[in-house]
Amino acid sequence: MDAPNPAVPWDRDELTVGDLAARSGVSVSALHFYERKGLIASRRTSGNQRRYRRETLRRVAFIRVSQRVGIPLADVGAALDTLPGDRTPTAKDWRRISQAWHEDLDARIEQLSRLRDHLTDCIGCGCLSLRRCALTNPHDELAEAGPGPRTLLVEGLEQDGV
Amino acid sequence: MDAPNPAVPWDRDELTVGDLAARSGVSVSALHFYERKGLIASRRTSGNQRRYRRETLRRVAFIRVSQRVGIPLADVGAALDTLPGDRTPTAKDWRRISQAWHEDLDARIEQLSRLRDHLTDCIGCGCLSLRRCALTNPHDELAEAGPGPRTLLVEGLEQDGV
DNA sequence: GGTTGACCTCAACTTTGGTTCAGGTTAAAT
DNA sequence: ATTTAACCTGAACCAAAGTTGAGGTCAACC
Repeated sequence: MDAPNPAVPWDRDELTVGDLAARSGVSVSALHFYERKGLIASRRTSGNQRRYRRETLRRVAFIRVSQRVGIPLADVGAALDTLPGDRTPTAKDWRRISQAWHEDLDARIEQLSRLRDHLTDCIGCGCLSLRRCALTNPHDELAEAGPGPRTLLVEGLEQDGV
Repeated sequence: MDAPNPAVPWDRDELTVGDLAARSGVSVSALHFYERKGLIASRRTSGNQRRYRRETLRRVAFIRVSQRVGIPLADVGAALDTLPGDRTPTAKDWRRISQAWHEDLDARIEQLSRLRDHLTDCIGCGCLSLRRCALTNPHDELAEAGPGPRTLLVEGLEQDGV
């Protein structure tokens, strides 16, 4: 690991799946899984073993960060697909795609805050989301697109004295 | 539906599963599912059909609200289990159990905000969570409980020039 | 009294993000 | 040369929150 031995059988710039697992903190099975999903890629040795470019370390870091932020892997994959294929991504590339997560986080925080405020109102009145508040609405905001069954719910409860 | 016919075969204070579905905006299959999970309960007619008390409408509303707030059904069930079994829950009861969700929401908003701030730092430096930031740490905060593989990740990247 | 729509159960399938296991191969170290 | 550690594939399994379908019953209306 520390000896700069020129006789090592495979490119020193490459990582085995075990190396990548140890250094990324991600299990080997998860790395296989990411590869099946097209999030990372590997070269195969003559013996069919995976070899990863060091760059992959950063990709995996990005995947982990994205997951912490709550982004589904499919979206992470879509973002990774926008990275240049013809060169190693730069810090600027990573900055660009991270920016999208930042906006996503902002939006989710905002949404949760609105939800909390609604809930506060509903706790205040004790009604728990009937007629006076929007919480039973499954859509993001008060349904702009027609009443539907939601309105039935909202209208039905209190008039029934439930 | 509007005729106050005294000859109706079942208690007018009860709802069929279809009624409950229409008025709650929840599908029949989901109501069956909630019942299997013990979140709601029904009486059976002689023909083995479900009949719900009107109170169930509020229970379902609570379930929906909880889901909007991001609470897993198992937790919703645990909360519902704390409602009195010997009487119809009051507004005060509902207020009490909703309060817990409020605190949960606060905590999650706080956590997301911290995450966002970390991400902002990482976007700022372009490093995407290496050594300088906590984002690759899968635990809530910087790992207080030993370094582990995470540290390997964090330490490994930049020194390798990735 | 028959047709139709609503209801019943049970089993299988869906998605997401993996883990675990079985059975077999490769590679590194002694 | 052999042993051991790491690797390979594929299939099965986990949780959550349901949906879908098959096959059969119930009830309300005309």
